[in-house]
Amino acid sequence: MNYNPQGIEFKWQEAWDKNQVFKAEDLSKKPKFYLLFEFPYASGAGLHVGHCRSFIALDVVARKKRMEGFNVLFPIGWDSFGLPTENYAIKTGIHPAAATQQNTENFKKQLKFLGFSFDWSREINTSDPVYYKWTQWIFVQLFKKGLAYKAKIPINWCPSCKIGLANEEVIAGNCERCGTKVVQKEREQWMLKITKYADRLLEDLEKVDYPERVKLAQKEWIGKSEGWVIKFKIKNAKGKTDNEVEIFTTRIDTLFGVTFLVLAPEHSAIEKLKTQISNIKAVEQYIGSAQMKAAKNNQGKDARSGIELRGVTAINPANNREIPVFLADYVSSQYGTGAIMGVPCHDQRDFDFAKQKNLPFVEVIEPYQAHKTLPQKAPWIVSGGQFESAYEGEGFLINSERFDGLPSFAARVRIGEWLQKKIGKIAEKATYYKLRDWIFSRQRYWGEPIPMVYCKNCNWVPLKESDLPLELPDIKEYKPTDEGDSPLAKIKGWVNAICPKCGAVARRETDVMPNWAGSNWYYLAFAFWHKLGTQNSKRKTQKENIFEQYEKEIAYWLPVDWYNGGMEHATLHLLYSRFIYKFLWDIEAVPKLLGPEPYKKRTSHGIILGEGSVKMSKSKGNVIDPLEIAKEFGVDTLRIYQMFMGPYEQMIPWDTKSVKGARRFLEKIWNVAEKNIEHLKDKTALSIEKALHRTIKKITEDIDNLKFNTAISSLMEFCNSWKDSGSYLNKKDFGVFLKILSPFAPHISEALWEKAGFEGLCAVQLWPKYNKVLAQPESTMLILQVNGKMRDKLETVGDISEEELKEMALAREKISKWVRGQTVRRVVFVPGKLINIVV
RNA sequence: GCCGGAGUGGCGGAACUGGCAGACGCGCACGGUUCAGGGCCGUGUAUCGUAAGAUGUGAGGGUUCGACUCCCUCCUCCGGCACCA
Repeated sequence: MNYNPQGIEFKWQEAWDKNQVFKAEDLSKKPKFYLLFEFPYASGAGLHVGHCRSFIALDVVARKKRMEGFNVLFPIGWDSFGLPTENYAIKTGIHPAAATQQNTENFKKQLKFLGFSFDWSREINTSDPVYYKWTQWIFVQLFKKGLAYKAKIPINWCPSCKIGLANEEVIAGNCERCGTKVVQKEREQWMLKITKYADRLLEDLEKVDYPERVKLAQKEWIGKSEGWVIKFKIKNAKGKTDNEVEIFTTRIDTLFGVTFLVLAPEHSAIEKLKTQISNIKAVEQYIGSAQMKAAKNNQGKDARSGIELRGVTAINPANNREIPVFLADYVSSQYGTGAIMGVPCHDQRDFDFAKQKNLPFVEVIEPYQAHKTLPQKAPWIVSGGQFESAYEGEGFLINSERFDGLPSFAARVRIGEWLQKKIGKIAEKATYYKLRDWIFSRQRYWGEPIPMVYCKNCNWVPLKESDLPLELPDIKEYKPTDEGDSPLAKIKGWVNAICPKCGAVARRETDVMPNWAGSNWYYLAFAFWHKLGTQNSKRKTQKENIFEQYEKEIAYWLPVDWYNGGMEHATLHLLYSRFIYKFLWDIEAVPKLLGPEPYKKRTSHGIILGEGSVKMSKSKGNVIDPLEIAKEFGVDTLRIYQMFMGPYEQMIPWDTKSVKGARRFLEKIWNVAEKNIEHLKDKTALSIEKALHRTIKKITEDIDNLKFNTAISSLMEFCNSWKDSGSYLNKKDFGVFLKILSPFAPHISEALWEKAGFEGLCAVQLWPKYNKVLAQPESTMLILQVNGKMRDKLETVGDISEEELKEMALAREKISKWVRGQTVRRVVFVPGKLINIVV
């Protein structure tokens, strides 16, 4: 009988299903293993090969871990709120809920077809009111703890999507989703104080096993810098110094090199100084144009613009020198104090600005290497002409009065302390972050309603927890209003509400949560979701909240042992969900005995490119449908191919021709196995038994290390030698082979398992252990080199002394040929490896 | 610009801790199969050379008996951040 995957695969999927092989067992005494991948957004396009790559990889791990005796939780769910579905609704008039249901069903059908070993009983769906009740509950807790607040802020506005975007969603000034240029717009928004967790999000990265590139991306994004805030007095034309400006610097060691001050165009000091600035008209004009530029998002690095505030000067507290004050758009009002000290010699941005404005330069750091003697007299003003660029490195201080000769790293401490103690409170240590608070409002329809009401008497009031979920109303028109408000704003019955606190007439929030909200806690939901009914959306928990109710399950399953997801979420979902987890841990919704991190280990799969290493996209018409591949070649072939195609974490092009190779491999297995089944009573030949044990070892190790491609190549090698040897595996060894094959190709393994007359399912067998002696390399071949070049090999048997081996090597014809007529200078001997004769 | 990662046959890639470079697969070539094609099976397949042999892991240099692997300089590609003071 020929290998016919279409004829067997469904049968075994049903058998797994019937026997509930993949059901995770709560509170089991077995060691638990929680495997998670980022649950898919159920788009209309259906499953793509990128999904498959990570699902298959984790499915391989899940199947192996189960066989190793772990109680594996490998769940699946749907991230179903979001823009694509809503845009689809706007276009077609189909309700997002209906579209979502259809898409979800399609995904589900596809995943079932591919035979993944999910525990389907815990399936979640973020747009299900039973689920988003708790997403809303979390929001209310954040509000109660002062971590959710409403603020009028300039936001990144996408004019095409008509939506506000978080900083993380703006890519190079463009909307992440549609690519339209993002503009700035003032809006009232719900904000989450993720900045309060900045330090912990940073420090706790030490506690987790993430790829270095992911940790770095998060570190960069949080962007912690420690430095000093220094007050500079502002002197007006009349000589009065009743104003001051605070600047932030990480290089207080360059304080004596300050030759000007720069404020951001939006800086509040301008309002105060208004009457003292002689060129105020020009300054205001500049502020206007700077805002225009900011709105267009085209601040260029090359064109350094700025304007001097005439009539006022600043005084450097270190040396009391008067320096000019500028306004320039290269200084951001959003970071630090919105003002900086200009050190042209030691900061490239200040350097460029000073060159353009013809400002003085003074060198205060001399590179260590260049340092010879201390300069006798410090020339304060030096023309910029002699410098080509700023020196931003470390060195010895010069031109810095009493600090001359100090290394810059030491000066950073000494100058700060000196300012603080000797001159009074004009300097303070300060830490700033690039991370901003998280904009949590979207002026849209298809998201979790924000359960807040605005009351004139009581300000913003959350709904009572017992009134959750606040369900999304059914509407007909999904377009946002022209002012950019949510379509919910058009519904009177929605907007009009009663204050939960005082009962007065109030106004309901019309914004909804961003698409990241549901995924903030879904890894917790999987721990207990099968225990909840999904029918009754008003269902009450016995305990105060669902997390308390299922505390034991959460404590048992969390943290996630292995979390796989895309690189694109390194600073989005992965950071957000760490933040929310920490918050839930702080309020003890998550048991304290768990650590402060939700995910122990994180991996990222490389994306799959189209043939010829171009991006896979609809417009290019090179999208591969994994279902088509599975239907044509079989599910196991798809799995083997996707795992074999290349290193898991690396980007890799699809190659349909190579899929055939995977199919051929399975056919080879089928044919060899069928023949072998007739000889199960034979004795396994030693050489093939050894090969088998080497393969067990290799596969066991490779799966744990994400090296699926080499695991499969070792299976291929084994099959080749099995086939070429013409010998057979006995029944036990044949079973061992099927077991190590089964994580990769579970269907064919089951079919052969049954054919060979084994009891039960292959999927529930114990993972084989290899015999250390048998797993050793075949034979010890000594490599014989002359001058580092391989000339011959020597097969060794038993114990032979070093001297004897050297003699034997020199006696070989192929070696003596190269040594003859020359003096042997040295013989290098590496036991078990090689002999190198140097002549 | 800064920070990561990577450069190996026609292609995807393999190589433990410095010790046989190119495993495994694709493709290709030739041969076989009562063989139209396809499929399947066998053999071969880094480059130059009839061969002996020489050369060869982005380029150049270094350390070493020995370098894809370690060190220095440079180039290219990919990813992240990007006026963050």
